[in-house]
Amino acid sequence: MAQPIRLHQVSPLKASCHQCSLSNLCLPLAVEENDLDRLEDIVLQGRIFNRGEHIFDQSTPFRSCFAVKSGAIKTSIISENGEEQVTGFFMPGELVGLDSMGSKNYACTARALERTSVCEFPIERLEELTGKLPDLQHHMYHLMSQEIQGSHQLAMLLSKNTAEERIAALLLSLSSRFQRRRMSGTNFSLPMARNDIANFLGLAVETVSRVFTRFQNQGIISARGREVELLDVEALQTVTREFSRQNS
Amino acid sequence: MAQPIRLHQVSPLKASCHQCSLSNLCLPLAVEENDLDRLEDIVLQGRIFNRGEHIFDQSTPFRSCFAVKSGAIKTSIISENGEEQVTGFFMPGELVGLDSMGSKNYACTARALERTSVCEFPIERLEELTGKLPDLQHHMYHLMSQEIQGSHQLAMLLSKNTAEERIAALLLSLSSRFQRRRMSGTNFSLPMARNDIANFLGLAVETVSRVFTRFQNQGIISARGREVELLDVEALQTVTREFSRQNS
DNA sequence: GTGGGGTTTTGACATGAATCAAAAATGGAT
DNA sequence: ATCCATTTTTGATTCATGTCAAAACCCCAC
Repeated sequence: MAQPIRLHQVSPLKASCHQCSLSNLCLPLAVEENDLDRLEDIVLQGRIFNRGEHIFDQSTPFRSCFAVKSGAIKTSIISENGEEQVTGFFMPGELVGLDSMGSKNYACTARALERTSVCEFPIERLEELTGKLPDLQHHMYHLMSQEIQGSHQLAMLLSKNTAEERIAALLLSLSSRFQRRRMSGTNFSLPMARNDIANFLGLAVETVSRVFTRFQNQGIISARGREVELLDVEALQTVTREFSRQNS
Repeated sequence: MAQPIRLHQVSPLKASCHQCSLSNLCLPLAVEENDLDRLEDIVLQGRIFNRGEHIFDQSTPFRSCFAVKSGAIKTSIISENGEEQVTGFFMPGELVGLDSMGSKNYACTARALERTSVCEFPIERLEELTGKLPDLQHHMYHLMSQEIQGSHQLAMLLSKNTAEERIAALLLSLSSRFQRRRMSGTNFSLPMARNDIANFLGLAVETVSRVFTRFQNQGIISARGREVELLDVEALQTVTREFSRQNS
């Protein structure tokens, strides 16, 4: 096989947020056209991780935040007693590592759920930059508060909702996140295993599986392995609100 | 009765972080002596709320973060369906409102659990200041990430631990927070009702009550109403780790 | 002190989801 | 294509905690 000719000869590490299709989701979202160069100056682009590889590990020195370019990442924390809790799933355009900001070490471990490419933002340079760009700082605050809110929502889901409601909520969340990227919100493949879903939602794997089949029997979704189709989004939304009706 | 003479004639709104006994816990912690004035310039001090009064309400315009000076605050979110979830308890020296940073509206409602005084940090001025003081910015990132982590810990507690483990964890958390303020870590009065504990920990009130009596019968704690004494801290710590032993 | 609303406790019972067990399906590696 | 490990599904049983009901207690206003 002949040596391929590189059509675009670019420095492998030179970022190009300008051209990135995710610039309307990722950090560039908050940066003015003029200042985008400064963001590009600090970002390390193009690192790739295979399924299962660690982007970073809990309790190792916190160096960078990572934006997902393609693929998907899951984060989890391990308590002293060795129990693992999946704390989040991150899709393209989303920023991983915010829970470690201002800390010496990473607060969680991040693993690639599939072949995943990321952009790396070294934290020192990022903090420096947010000090200079008020809009970027504001956006960082926003992203972090969003993560707090998301986590509170999760707590609510875990403490007040049934297995069906939790899974419906997760499916809807994934759906809307696919849609943000102009992908189908009704036809997608789950980046994570049932096990991860179960852990994240505080359920047993068996329960997750059972709910999936139940939803399928009711014609709400169609699932074969990780391939999922939402046949009746309204019904899913109803499930998540079911709880309220009964108690109002 | 004679009109009292004011020994210290101070402007009621002029802050004095310099003299505040909580300056080693609160935001001043991150600010150099020289810059402390700048923090004092933006803080509004001395607002007082009675038990049950709202410091701010979910979905109203986000204006300020609040530091608890004395008393205690609980935050909660109300989902579309009307369910309430207590998302946190805040003790003196702790900062309330971080989950709304960068947002237009408050993400939660904050209520005083008892007579409570707070310092108010108007958000615009705070953001401006964190842009100028890298250490303060860093500290804000730190506080926010701590809140994310705390929320993840809560999620873990809710999804993996029994009622006893959750309550033991809460008691220990409160204990260490009292200790940080140089107060007894074994003898304190709970600022919140059983109901709030139950809601926060995703349990029924009855369950909370039962666990309290169980702990009492085992001689681990002694409780009369909100007055609590931790008789056997080690036992409590053991309870929180119990779970692991069985599964390791 | 007395009364009354809201907490807190206690008891009896029901149930959703965990657990245990095992079969079926999937997907890499060779 | 085949095999093996892992993941997913299905079934039977158990258990912790929720729910319902009611008594006991507490605090605060009058």
